[in-house]
Amino acid sequence: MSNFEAFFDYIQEISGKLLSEDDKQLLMAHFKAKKLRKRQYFLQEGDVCKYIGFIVKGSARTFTTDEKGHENVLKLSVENWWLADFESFYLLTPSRFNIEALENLEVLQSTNAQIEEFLKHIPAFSAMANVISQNYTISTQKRMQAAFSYTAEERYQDLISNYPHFLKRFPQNMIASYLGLSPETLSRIRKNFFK
Amino acid sequence: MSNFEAFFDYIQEISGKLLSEDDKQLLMAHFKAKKLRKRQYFLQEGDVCKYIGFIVKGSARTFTTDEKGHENVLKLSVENWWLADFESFYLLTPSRFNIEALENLEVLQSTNAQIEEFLKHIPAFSAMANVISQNYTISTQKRMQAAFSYTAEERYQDLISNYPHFLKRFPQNMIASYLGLSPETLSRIRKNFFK
DNA sequence: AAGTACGCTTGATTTAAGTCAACTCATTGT
DNA sequence: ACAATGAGTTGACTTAAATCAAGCGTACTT
Repeated sequence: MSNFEAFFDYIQEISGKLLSEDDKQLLMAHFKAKKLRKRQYFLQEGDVCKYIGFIVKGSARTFTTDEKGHENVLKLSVENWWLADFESFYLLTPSRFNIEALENLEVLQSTNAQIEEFLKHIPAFSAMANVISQNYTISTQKRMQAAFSYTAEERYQDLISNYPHFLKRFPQNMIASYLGLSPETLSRIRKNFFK
Repeated sequence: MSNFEAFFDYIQEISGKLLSEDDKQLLMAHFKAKKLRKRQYFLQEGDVCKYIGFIVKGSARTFTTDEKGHENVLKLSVENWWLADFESFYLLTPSRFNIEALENLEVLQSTNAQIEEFLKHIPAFSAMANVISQNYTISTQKRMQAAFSYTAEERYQDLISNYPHFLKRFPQNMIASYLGLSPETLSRIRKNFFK
């Protein structure tokens, strides 16, 4: 299963620990491959986020809609990232978010109860969880700062230097929304920028 | 040590596990009480965040300054919260943040290396860390959403409903900065709001 | 191949929030 | 006690970004 190979490599690389054959068997037994076509939803607003998904291939966006129907992209995700609304996933409350495939998407997914088991029994998995949690803490700290203290143009520059591949991969209006901008404003920023 | 009693209670309550006498001894041996007077700094921009602090009494703000000398409050913290720049604390890089006491402050502090030991040897402590990490993930997810998709007034209302005690406790210009607003704008929002 | 829808750009206008400035009131310090 | 500092308010003005609107080009669809 080449799907799982990539997944195992990821866990071992992030955690700095090796997975035993038993570990791998356990993971394979309880992570299910799931394919979504472009535009399909991994999670819909109002549903409980029962699954967490690891992206093997493809990309997705996490977004909300306000009362005016205006969409707001909070996260753009690609290979080797996790998909979930963590609030809903941990607390089993209805989600306020939608997660939609932006390209054909292959994920490996599992449930909260299963994740608890992995954390308990697979050292590499729980080491990975700690590292991810650290990274997440760091990156949200940065993103919060950017959101509040940077101008639109600075946020765009920030994106270019941190995630240059996003520019190729996602339509400009998604990028705009991710940066908290209207598509028109991003278009103008780019116009000024390339001079 | 009444300081430690409150700390132990907190750990046990959050984690849902009990601390043994040995656990308590270990914690007491390696968390050091530290007092800061109002306006003193727990962490200064450019320094490495060597300590993580648990607030026993008092309050603090985490902020950055931009090139124009404009201060930007990212976090307001009170009793039973943790103080640190996690990026700097985990990676030992110079911090971009300042953490300043807003009231006389009593913290229990420890180092990264010691925290690793606690996580390894004190089940209640590592359970607590997991819960905190979950809560943090959830709350930053919410805060990101608020930052991008709420208006200034909605963010203020949100603060009122989530942290009503902040209004009593922190000066209005700190609240304004925390919400990403100028003090004037917050003043006007409040004026409209009370009608 | 034609038609439609959608993404991107550009221009004109509006709006929310920031900035600058003056004033009041409360707190602090000597 | 009195000056001084600083927080909060209010008003006038500016600015950054949103909104509204029109037009262009590309790519799905049938």
